[in-house]
Order: sequence, then C-alpha cells, then structure tokens
Amino acid sequence: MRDSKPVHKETHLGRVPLFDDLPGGEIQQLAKASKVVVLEKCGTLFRTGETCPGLHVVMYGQLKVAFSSTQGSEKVVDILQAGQSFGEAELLLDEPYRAHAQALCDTLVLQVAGTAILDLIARNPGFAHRLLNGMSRRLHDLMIDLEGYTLHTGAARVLTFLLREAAVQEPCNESAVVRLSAPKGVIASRLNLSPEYFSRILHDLSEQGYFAIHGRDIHIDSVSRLQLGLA
Amino acid sequence: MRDSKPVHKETHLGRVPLFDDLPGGEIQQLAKASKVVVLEKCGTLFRTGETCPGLHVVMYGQLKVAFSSTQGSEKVVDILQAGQSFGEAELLLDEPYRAHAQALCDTLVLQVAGTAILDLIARNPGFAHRLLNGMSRRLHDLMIDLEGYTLHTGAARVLTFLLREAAVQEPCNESAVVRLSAPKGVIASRLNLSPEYFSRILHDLSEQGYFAIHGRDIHIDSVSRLQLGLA
DNA sequence: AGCCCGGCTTGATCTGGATCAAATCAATCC
DNA sequence: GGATTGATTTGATCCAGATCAAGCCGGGCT
Repeated sequence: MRDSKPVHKETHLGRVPLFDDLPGGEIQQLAKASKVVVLEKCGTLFRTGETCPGLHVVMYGQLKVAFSSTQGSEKVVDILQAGQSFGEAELLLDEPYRAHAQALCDTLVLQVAGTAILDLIARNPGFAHRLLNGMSRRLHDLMIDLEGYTLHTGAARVLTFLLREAAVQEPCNESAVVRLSAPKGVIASRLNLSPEYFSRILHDLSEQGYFAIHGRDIHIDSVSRLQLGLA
Repeated sequence: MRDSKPVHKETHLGRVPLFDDLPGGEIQQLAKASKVVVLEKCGTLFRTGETCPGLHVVMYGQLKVAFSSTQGSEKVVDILQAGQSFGEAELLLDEPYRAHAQALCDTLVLQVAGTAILDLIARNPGFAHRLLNGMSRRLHDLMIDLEGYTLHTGAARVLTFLLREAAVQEPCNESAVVRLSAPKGVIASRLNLSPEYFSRILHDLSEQGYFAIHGRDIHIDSVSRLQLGLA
C-alpha cells in the first residue's frame, strides 16, 4: 500500500452491490461523506468496544472480523471480501463493536459517515429496502452458522463449508478445485475448530476419498459425493 | 383458548412496538392484511422448510424457535414474548424457515401478509427505519449469543443470562428475584446446554453463594456479586 | 388419599474436540 | 544457499460437557 495515487471514491462506491443502482448524485453525496482507510496486512480497522465511525465498505483486500477472549484466543465470525459492507447494525443502534476487524492482506476500506446512510434511508425507500435485504441475508447466514455450531459435528461443518465454497467458486460443476481464501488457521476459527483439529479432519476426509489436499487447494472429484457425506 | 370472542386486530397491532407509531389508516391496512392464528400449548406455528406466509407477531403467550437435528434433539434459538415479531429475514429474502416454532403456552399470533409489509417499507421511510433497527437489534443479540457459545463456558453463559434477566425484570436493583419464563429444559437448550448440565451448573453456582434456587425462581442477593463471577 | 406423568436432579461414564509439545514444511530475507 | 519466521501437521494427553440410567419430586386427576 505504498503508492499514494488518490482514490476515486465515486467509481469505487458505484461498484459496490449495496450502492450500485443509486443515481450518480447520491453516489457523490456518499463519496463526499466517506473517508478512505488504507490498511496493510494485519492492520486493525476497529477494536472491540470502539464506537462506530460509519459504515465500512471493503473496496479491495480481505478482512477478518473476530471476537477476542480474555485469554488471547480469538474466534473469527466473518471474513469480508471486496464489495462487502460491515457495521450496519452497530451504526443503526449506535452500539460499540462486539468484535474487532483486522486486514488479512493489504486492504482498502471506505467509511461512509452514519448521517449519510441515515439520510439515504429517509430519502430513498429503494435503498432502505436494499439495506434490509442485506441485513436479512446476514441474519439468515448467521442462523445457518449457529445451526452448524450447535447441532453439527466438526467434520460436517467442514463438508458444508467446502460445498458452499465449491458452489461459489465453480458453480454447478460436478468436480471442483476449491481454493481456501485465507490461512487454514483463520478458516478453522471461522468454523469454530482449533487449527490442529481442522487439520486432522481435513486429513481424515481426504483419506476417506472425499477430496485431495494440495496446500490451500482442495481438489474435489465428486461434489455430489461430498453431499452424501453429510447424511 | 376456548373462548371464541373475535379478536380486534387493530388494537392488538397498535400495541406492538414495531407498529405503535403508525397512523391509524396504516394500522387498518395491516389489520386487513393479517390473519389470526390461535395456538394451544405445544401447537406448531411453522416447521423447518416451510415458506413463510407473512410476518409473525406475538399478541400474547410465548413461542420457542428451535432447530431440530435429524436425531430428534433440538436447539432453541429464541424464545418469543408478546409484542415480538419474527420472520422478517425469511420474508424479505423469500427463503424457507431454517427452524420451527412451537407455542410454550396458549398463544395468539397475527400473521401480516408480506405484501403489506413491503408496501409499508416503500411508502413509509420511518417504518423502514424502525424495521431496520429491529433487525439490527436481532443481529446484535445473535452476535452476543455466538460470542457466548464459542468463547464462554457453560457457567459463564448461565451467569450472563441471569444478569440480563435481572436487568429486565428488576432494573437497577442490587437484589432481585428472577423468574425463569420457561421450563428449565427450554432455557438450557437456549443456552446450548443439556438439561442435566444446566441443573448441575445452577446447583454449583448456588452452592458458591451466588443465589438461591426455589423452583423456577432464582433469588439473587447481590447482582454485582454475579457480575464479578464473570471475571 | 393415591396414582400418574412430566419436569428436574443426581450419579457414573463416555467422547468430541481442545490443549500442549514437538516435528515438518514453506516462504521470505539476507 | 542457509537462516529465520510463520504455517501446518502429528502425536499424546486432557477436559468440558454430553449421554445413559436411575431416582425424585410436585401437581393435576380420579
């Protein structure tokens, strides 16, 4: 992140799903109300307990959102990719963050001031609806995670995760190569597993012929076979 | 639930926090678009996989929302009290329910048709904002639960639960009697504990002098003492 | 009163997954 | 290339919390 070429906020914002059907004027308002944050790998975007300065939108790079326990261990709640936003709930409730966010690689974030978002909600019902849909999606995904954590075994969570990744990375293919988008330790924590146990599960499943592991690439011969493994 | 006195939807809806500052005309529209559902104890409101007929609003009574595993065990996600609504996310995304809902006692629910809610969002930015706040609250609470499940021990979750209940039931009192609003087994599942282990934790904590148990009533001498127990 | 049934407790045992410790591998930097 | 540092694996051990199996209320019913 050492080049200091000025960031053109409008074009960036216009590409984000949450904003991409907004008229140009609105985008300009948002751009004016937003701040560029440049993070290098491992840089912190916000910490637990801080109050939220606005809506975070990832332009490029990758962030992990995690809880930290008193004993230094942490639990990754979400991994944010380019185009995703974060902090809607805290913004609307004006509550401090329960988690912290850290860049997994060099990352660019725009922070849109809360007032600009609130204005937009009041002025543009279509945007409110879109925001509502985004939050619904997040709520729904969180429910799925919760179901996994409380009802499914570690191996089942790993299989489910790989299936979802395969569906995203190579839709509708019977065979797929899934590339883990983050270090195994981070994925492990995301699945609520210790790195060691995650490694063992991966090993076991590959021994059972579900897939082959090559570093961060998981080669799946038969996606439908994985699906069966869930039963 | 054996009296069949017709339910006056308007007055009921007008008392629900989500709708209570809507103009009378809007309330009437909602009432017209909503259906009364009467459930007796253990009656099912909806099942996993069903598509959602509208927004559920609890008028009186109590519901549990839970995941069911293939082996018959279940995990309670939420306990809904009178005045609460449920199903916003599924409604907006048009996704089937991931969980089922069952009445814990005789319960009255209004189901507001999805179209009426969508209209209201498009027409009334204030309502959209209110809905957004409600979903933020739910998202935030879910995050707190998740933090508990993944990072805290069983005993810590029980203490946290009791502290929140005390804060709701007897705000700002140093001593409090917390009445468990549901059978212990349901609370246990809500905290992601087996009934047996929940019972043991309660026993242990009371032995350590944190509180005294009388059936479903937990007598807390010193709320601040409980807070210390969390460290 | 006596009976029944569902909710709760208690005890004994088991296990998924964590933790600790050490070895191996991989990427980067002199 | 060798050294350094972090990521991953492997092995041994441990533990929070589940499960299984009885007992034990307490309250509604006849």
